Amino acid sequence: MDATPTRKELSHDRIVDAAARAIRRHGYAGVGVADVMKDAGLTHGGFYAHFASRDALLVEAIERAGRGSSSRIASRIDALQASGASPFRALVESYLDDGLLKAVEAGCPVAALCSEMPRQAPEVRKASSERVRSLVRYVGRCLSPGVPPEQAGVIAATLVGSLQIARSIGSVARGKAVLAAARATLIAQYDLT
Amino acid sequence: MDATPTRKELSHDRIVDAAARAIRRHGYAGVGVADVMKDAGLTHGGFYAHFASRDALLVEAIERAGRGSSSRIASRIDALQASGASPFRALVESYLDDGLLKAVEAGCPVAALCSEMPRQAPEVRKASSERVRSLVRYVGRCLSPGVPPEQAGVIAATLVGSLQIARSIGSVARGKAVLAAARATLIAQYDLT
DNA sequence: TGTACATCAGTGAACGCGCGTTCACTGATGTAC
DNA sequence: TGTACATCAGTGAACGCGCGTTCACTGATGTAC
Repeated sequence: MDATPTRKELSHDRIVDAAARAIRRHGYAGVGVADVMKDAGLTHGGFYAHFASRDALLVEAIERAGRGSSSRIASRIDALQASGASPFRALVESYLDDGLLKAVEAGCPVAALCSEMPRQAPEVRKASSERVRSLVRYVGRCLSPGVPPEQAGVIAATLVGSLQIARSIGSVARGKAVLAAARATLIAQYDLT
Repeated sequence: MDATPTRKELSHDRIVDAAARAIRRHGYAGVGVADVMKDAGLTHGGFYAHFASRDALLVEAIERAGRGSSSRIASRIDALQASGASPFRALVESYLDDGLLKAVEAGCPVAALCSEMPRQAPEVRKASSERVRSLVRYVGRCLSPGVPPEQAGVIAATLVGSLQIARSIGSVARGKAVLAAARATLIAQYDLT
């Protein structure tokens, strides 16, 4: 919000960015204070001038990752809508993009972290569950007219589960097949345009 | 297979059982050698007479958890079928049972672990991806006649994602609502009986 | 049936490493006058 | 404009704890004769 961020604010931002990537690629436990600081071009000793604890960093990282993924999808939706696709179809195609099979750190943090969420410290769990609700709301706003809003949860679950299973099924070929089937099914069932 | 298991085999079994519970409740990283041995009524020093490494235990734990969850669902399917439900409906109702919101250690290991799988050591990842494929095959065998077999992956993803989101959404009430909506949607879409 | 001995299963102390956290210190930036 | 000083942001060494792993040892079980 400040016109000119201070040097400290710039550092803080780089740290959170590095953590938002690490938390998706390596999980909650894979966010190491020293590694993240190094990624941000700093040494680990300065960490506690920026955050009260490692958990406090995780909270900011989840929020940052969520916003990053949302805006990535939003801009993709804008682009696809320009070429005539419905918002719902655009959501499905960008959420389940083949590229996200590997680029976990660019994808949705809910897909990257959901099975670990219930095991986190209270403040981290709280920030995580807020991300889950935010995803469901987002899906709800993309539904085609005529689709009942209560379906947003199941559709979000299908998106999250498909991406996770595609990443875990053991080969890229099988993963792409899972994603393709999920995209086709979701669009056939819910894209009423 | 042996008629009379040795004392060591009995211990081994208790250790794997404890680990199969711990891995679902606390995640891969939450399986501690000392804790698991204590749960099995032993001390940690004896661990390496049973397993080459902690990862070797994880491999056995995942397999045990998968078989445990499958047979739990299978017996539930038998029971529900006796009262006239289709296999698919029985699968959905037992996989997304409200009780599994809390009883993570009794549920499907894929739902409990999927987002962490790609981050594990090779042997653990391999055992995990085998569990994912096993789940998809299992779902495939439960499909109602007329449902295309390629849908098994998306349906498995919806089951996994729904359970995960229900557990992570921040309150039991919201979780139950997610499960109820998922059950209703899946049955409406795929239970063609 | 009894004795001597080997093997087996488990014990508990100790080691080593990674990692979150703390802290005394340094160099740069900004402010007072 | 220049000098003195305070504050700020970051450095790097060190601490402490948890945890996987190792190992010398013990008590129980099984076998030979």
